[in-house]
Amino acid sequence: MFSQTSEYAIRALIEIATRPEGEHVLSSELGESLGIPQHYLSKILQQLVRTRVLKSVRGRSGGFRLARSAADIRLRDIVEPFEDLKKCEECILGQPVCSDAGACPLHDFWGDVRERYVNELETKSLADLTDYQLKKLGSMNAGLFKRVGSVPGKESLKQKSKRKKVGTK
Amino acid sequence: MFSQTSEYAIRALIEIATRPEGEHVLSSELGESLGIPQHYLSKILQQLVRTRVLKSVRGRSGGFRLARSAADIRLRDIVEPFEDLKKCEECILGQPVCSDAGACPLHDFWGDVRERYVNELETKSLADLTDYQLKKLGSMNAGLFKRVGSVPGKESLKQKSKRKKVGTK
DNA sequence: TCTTTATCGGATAACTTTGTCCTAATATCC
DNA sequence: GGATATTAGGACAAAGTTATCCGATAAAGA
Repeated sequence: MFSQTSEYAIRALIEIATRPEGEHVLSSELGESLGIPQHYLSKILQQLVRTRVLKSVRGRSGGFRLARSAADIRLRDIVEPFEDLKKCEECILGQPVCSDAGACPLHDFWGDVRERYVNELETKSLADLTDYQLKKLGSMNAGLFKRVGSVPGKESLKQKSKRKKVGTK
Repeated sequence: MFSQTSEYAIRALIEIATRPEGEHVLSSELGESLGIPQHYLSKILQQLVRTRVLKSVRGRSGGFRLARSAADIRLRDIVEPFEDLKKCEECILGQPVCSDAGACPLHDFWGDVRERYVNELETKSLADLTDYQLKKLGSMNAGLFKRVGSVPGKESLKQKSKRKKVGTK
């Protein structure tokens, strides 16, 4: 539902939003503590600066911070640069026309799921995400997103690919 | 939600299921009429033969046909070889643990969507899909999936990539 | 048996996504 | 001004998905 890139973006923004307001967070520190490839994360954050979700300061004691209050950043703002949201408005079976006149067999199902998805993107703010996180965090020992054992994402992707192959065995 | 490959598989099976029972359909004909790359479709159908959804007959007057009644083929059977369904059970934000104890901020949302998705895969049969299709087809002039203008998929993918780039430009 | 017609399946290419590396630009501290 | 720390951004590499090509295999019909 979210690309890897969007997932990184959301997790990084949650982390930034939980820091004291105005503090600049280093991309390297974020990558390290969240287990996200540092240079890749850096690209993602740069993109979010371009879309005015983050502000950055170069040089010593620089870093990233929110461009506006977390309550004013919607999930959609975070994800939009990395997802093709227009595509999800299209027919899930790729029909050129999929309206009431000639709906595909999955029209109703997909319409419902899409509605929830879009609604979640539009209504949920970054503040909602961090509130939820902080509330749950009370009884936990530490940050939920901190990596526990090995860096995730590398082996899991490889395993996945075994079963999805079509061309080669 | 579905990969391109799964989408092709579903559309091809719907088409096969609407043919007279027992008739063998050529992969080349399917690809042509549905606007799906022929050789790629052929791989997909071969895979579905391996998972016992289709049967194939080689040689003259050969082709593909359903291995069992359309009512006995569930959407899940069609899609499973091409989707990593286990992955959708995991946390949408990639948390190692995302249960009641320590749920991620999107836990409820994702759980709900996932439930609908899995339910649709489990309950909907190929027969349900074709019934729906045939019912709607009454007032339409021809097959819904027949390609209208140009072959879809090629330009649309390129356009998409413009906005999703993170690394370059 | 020979030819024709299809599937089977490996090799490979194109494109996308994800990840790495290196240099430039810029800000701070001395 | 110079050293240092950090973002900006291009080039490139690796992995995954989608698509193409071609020869092998198998079945049917002459």
